[in-house]
Amino acid sequence: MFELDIRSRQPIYEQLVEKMKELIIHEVWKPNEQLPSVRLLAKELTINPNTIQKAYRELEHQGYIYSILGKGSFVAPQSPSVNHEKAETIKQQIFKLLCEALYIGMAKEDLLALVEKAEQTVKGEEKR
Amino acid sequence: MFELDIRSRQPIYEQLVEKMKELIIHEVWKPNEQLPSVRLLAKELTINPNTIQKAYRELEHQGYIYSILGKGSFVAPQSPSVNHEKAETIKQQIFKLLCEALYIGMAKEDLLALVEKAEQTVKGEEKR
DNA sequence: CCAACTGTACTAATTATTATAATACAGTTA
DNA sequence: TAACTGTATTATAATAATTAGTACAGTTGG
Repeated sequence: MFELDIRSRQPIYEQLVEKMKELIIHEVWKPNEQLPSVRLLAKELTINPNTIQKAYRELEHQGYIYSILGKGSFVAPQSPSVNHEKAETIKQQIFKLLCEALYIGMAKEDLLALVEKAEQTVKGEEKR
Repeated sequence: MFELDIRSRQPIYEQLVEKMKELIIHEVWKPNEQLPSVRLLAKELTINPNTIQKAYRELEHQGYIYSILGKGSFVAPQSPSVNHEKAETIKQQIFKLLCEALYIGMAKEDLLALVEKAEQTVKGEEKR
């Protein structure tokens, strides 16, 4: 289900958070869909349950999933509320990367095209 | 000269690499300008010289600076050659962040504007 | 020529973080 | 009630970041 690089310098739980965010953002995992349990996923990936839980805790903190004691963890039905602070952080990260891309010679048109491509693959906010 | 967050989970040398890349990309540090020496900068920032050198080594590896034994370290006169692999990596990083930005509700227009803004603040490739 | 600067390299010790392991407790459900 | 869920805690091992100290090599101005 996931391709994890154990020997990567990036922590396993961070890799998990990133991959799961992608699945949710691109609606491979639908709203309110149940996620694999901590223990089951740990067994499948042959890593420690604590590592999975750490990823789930982070995803819940960021508003991508919600957990109910005894029932399970589920995809949050709505996108995380537009935290202004969070939005500003992402904006800065994107800007930094855009500058770097332009500096090493990427074409502005290619970057504009990236925005278009992203918009087509991301679930929009139907209601808001 | 730099604001470093010692207690950040992000390693000091990575923070240094990022900040210096910004200075170079936005031409605050001009081509062939000499960088502060490893030992001097270490004293100013009250961190270990080895940490500075690690950052310089990484910057040289990425093509942003060059070092000459006995003379010093200098800003590379040309942007790093457009490594295709490197460009692809950055593209993926940008795409991932763009998707996340759209998902949490940022407007497509704001993201397009970011590209324009970046283009205006980055030194273009005059000769190539 | 030489003192004082530059980059570079190496080893050792310390600290922080990551990941594992082993439990334990609480809530849900068939 | 058994078997599943999330959650929490403690201890341990492994890895990475950082500091510290030392050393060597090349450059340069006096």
